[in-house]
Amino acid sequence: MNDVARLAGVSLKTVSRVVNGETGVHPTTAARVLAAIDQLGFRRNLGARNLRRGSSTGTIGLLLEDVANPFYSVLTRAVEEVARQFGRHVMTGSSDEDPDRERELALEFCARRVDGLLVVPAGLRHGYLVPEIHAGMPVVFLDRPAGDIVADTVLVDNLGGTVEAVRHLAAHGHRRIAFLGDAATIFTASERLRGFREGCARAEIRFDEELVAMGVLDERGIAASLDRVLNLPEPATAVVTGNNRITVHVLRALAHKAKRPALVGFDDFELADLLDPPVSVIAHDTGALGKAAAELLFARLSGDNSPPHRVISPVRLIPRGSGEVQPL
Amino acid sequence: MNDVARLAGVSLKTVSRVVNGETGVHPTTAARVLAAIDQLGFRRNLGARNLRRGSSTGTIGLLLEDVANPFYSVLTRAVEEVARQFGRHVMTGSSDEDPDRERELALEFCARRVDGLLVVPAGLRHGYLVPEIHAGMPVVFLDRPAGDIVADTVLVDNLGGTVEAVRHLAAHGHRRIAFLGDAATIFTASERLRGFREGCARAEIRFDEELVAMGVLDERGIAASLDRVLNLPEPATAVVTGNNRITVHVLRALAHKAKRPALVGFDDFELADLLDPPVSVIAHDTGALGKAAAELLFARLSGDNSPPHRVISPVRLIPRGSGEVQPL
DNA sequence: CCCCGCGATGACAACGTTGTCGAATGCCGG
DNA sequence: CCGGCATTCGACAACGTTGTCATCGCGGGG
Repeated sequence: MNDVARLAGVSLKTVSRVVNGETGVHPTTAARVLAAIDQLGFRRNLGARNLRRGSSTGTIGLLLEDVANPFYSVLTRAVEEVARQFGRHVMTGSSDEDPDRERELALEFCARRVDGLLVVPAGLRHGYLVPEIHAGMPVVFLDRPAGDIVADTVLVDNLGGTVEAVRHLAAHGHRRIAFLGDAATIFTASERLRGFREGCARAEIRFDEELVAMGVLDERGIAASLDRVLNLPEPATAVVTGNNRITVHVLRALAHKAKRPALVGFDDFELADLLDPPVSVIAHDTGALGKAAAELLFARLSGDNSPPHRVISPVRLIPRGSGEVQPL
Repeated sequence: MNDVARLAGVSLKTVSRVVNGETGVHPTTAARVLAAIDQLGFRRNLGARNLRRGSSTGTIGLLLEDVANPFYSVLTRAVEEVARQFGRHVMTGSSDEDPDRERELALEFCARRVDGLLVVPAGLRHGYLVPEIHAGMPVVFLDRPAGDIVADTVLVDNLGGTVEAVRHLAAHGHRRIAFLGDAATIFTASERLRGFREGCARAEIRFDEELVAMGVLDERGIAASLDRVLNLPEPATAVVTGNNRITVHVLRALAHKAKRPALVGFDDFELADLLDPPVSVIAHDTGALGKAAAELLFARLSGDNSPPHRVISPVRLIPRGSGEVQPL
């Protein structure tokens, strides 16, 4: 900016005025300044500007497990869209379910003075965020609640979803239903398991530990778990899967089997309707989830300081066929 | 930092020293400072730090069409991973194929002084980036080349891919092959069409405009185009689709048809192997694409100023069955 | 003719940090 | 007791920008 001023033969402040489109600059002067800007390829440094003005940095941080997962990428897009409406940009960070990495990223974003933080928690302890929140950093938790602090949270109806899945399968005559879920340390996984038990109780099905496998995520492990529950003395005739990745692995494991159990998966996924049989799922609107969280964040940024909200986003069963298979 | 200094009874500079872990601070003093930092919840402002030190902002910008698209989200993750290795964070922006928005985002990122820019171009004109590049901003184009400037570019072998798709179909006896692609203004789409023509030429198949539909993207439109080519006087017996979204729409349109054409899709997608028949695709390693681009960017950041590179990432046909259907 | 007001511009400080340099203190050997 | 050196610390400027206030010139009304 100094160079521009020198080249245009004006003071620093005048350049600043031109750059900011302020009034009170003579057109001739302004033209000279613009020419100099163009010639030097000057672009104002937003960092310095924000520092001086004490204004917001115009960014928000989004912490999640893995952008490559369709669930999170749809979330990301929704957040980006809301941020755009509010004139903000999004910095993303993938924590890979590592609490240390989550913490590191969150504090890094705070040090960069993001205007707010959206967090899909990886860990269970979020005390480290207390000073930040206290210092005025709005934080909204997404998909999972914070471990040990009270804060805004937007969740999916995990419990209701699996209750419904079990109800659906029981209505088609199943009494031996297996549940394959993510690690029980993950909130969504344990909630879904809880819903599974609750669903069994309501359908007056005896809950059997043998039919549950948690935390097995790789393709081979899931195939093995599946084989196990399908070959028990009283074998499973139906399966509930705890998330989109597990569902896909189960489908692949089932692909070449003659006798297939009924199946309901948590999370909808593309092409579920084109498989044979089409896969019934517990669906939720991922985009709406991200939108709700981002809007809550921006409400906080606009001064809303009501007590922390907890929003539960509804889910719905989409029966496509795989849940309606009758037990033998 | 001032407050911390006052509370600890030391100077600003001493706090700075403690925060930066510099040597030469008495342990007692350091402890007092740390206590004050803790009590006040102080966190240093990275923006101010970077301004003063003139160092990099530790961020890179990634401009793409839509993070929610699996292709781009895998790309994003790969870029994030490389950035992490180099101690950088990623700001993403979705341009939605809007050149103005792309430009706006790119210049915004430059003003934020990102260390480099990865761009999946939406438009054809990138002259606006010339001053930035000239001023030392490394820019790598991804998936599509820049319209009117020479710069580092990482592409997929679009041409070779569709040539191969046609060869594969021709080898199974097809002479009437349709091509459904994205708008011809998009580089990847026009290259793939070029490959399609080239493939036809090599297989000594007469190229027929009637069998091509470009720029039709919505489900109904694609279903209509498909119906058209399947009901010509000399109907298509095979279809090549130009990207993952089009492939999915075609699959849905074909779902309830008795007589199905052979199909090869550009871009691999999850569950392609589980459909009936399994879908043959031209696959490329999206993660590797993002990784290559990011690594090229960081090479530039480390001072590599060799002439602009153009990297073409290979593709390969994955025959799964849908391409081996014989014409009637 | 004087003074006021207005339009146009510039000087300066400040945002929150860190680099440079010099000052104060204490300890050592001579 | 003194000079010198190491250790510890602080004053000050600077990064690139903008807000505040002052200054300058000029035209018009009294």
